[in-house]
Amino acid sequence: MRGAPLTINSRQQALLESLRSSGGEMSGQQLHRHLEKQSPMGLATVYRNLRVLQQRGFVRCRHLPSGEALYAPVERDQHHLTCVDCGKTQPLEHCPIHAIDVPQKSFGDFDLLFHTLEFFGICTDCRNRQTSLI
Amino acid sequence: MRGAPLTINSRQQALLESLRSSGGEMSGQQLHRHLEKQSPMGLATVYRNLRVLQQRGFVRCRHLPSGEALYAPVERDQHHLTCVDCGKTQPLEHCPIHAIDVPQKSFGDFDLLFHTLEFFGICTDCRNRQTSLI
DNA sequence: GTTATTGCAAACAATTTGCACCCAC
DNA sequence: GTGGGTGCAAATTGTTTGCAATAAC
Repeated sequence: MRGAPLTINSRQQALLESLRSSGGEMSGQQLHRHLEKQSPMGLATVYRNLRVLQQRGFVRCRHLPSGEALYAPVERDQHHLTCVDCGKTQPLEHCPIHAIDVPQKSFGDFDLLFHTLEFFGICTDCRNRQTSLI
Repeated sequence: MRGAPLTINSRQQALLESLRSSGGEMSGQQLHRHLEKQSPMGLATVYRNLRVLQQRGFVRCRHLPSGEALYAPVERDQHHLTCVDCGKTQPLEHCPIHAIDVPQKSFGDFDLLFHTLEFFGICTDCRNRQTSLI
């Protein structure tokens, strides 16, 4: 039995490139559709390899309030502000976590791979809709 | 048609208290079980009211890599470090976001309710298991 | 009465798994 | 041929929805 290889295979490469070139985040299903032309693969394979990419620290994922997972390459260090009411999402200009440094000992013996930071609130539209209904 | 009330109802109160007293985070299902004695309610009701509590800013949720959502009262400003391999989770001692201040304009017209910050990595056990297998 | 809230069971959707197959070595 | 990686379809899981019944006001 061999251990986990240090390299990533061609399917994983394809997924990663797809994410990198798309300029945004995609769900597993979107990736599956997106790859139909260039490098078709089964949905199960998409998910299996996305997990590997996460475990290797190449890909990060965040969850929408809907529960859907969105994947992005880790080097896109972008975080979001999401409306808890309508689910609308807007990217933050920059990552505030990079400005600080978190004491290394916080992480004990973990090998840190990436982080996710999400802000939640009520967007203007939803706030207006709410107050106008009272 | 009335607008969203400013107060929370008794079911929501029960959920919130359950979360506050339990000292930790719970999934929807766990909350449902936990409330069986004191204030039994259907699973659907649990989820419906958890959403309301989130929208009012009383409750925050984060998602495990498994996709399961864990709920906690927002005043417990605690974040986590999770192993992308085995899913093991450990709380951080303090929230580094509180130490900085994120420029208010980042949030545009959103009313900010809460944030989630999660770190991901490989825990010692998983790292050892991996390398020992090579 | 009218409106909001609930429980139940059915529906849903994203993701995971079982398994036979295939390919590279 | 042995082992990893894959596709497909079935299974699983957490969560949501439809709707009739109930409670609140």
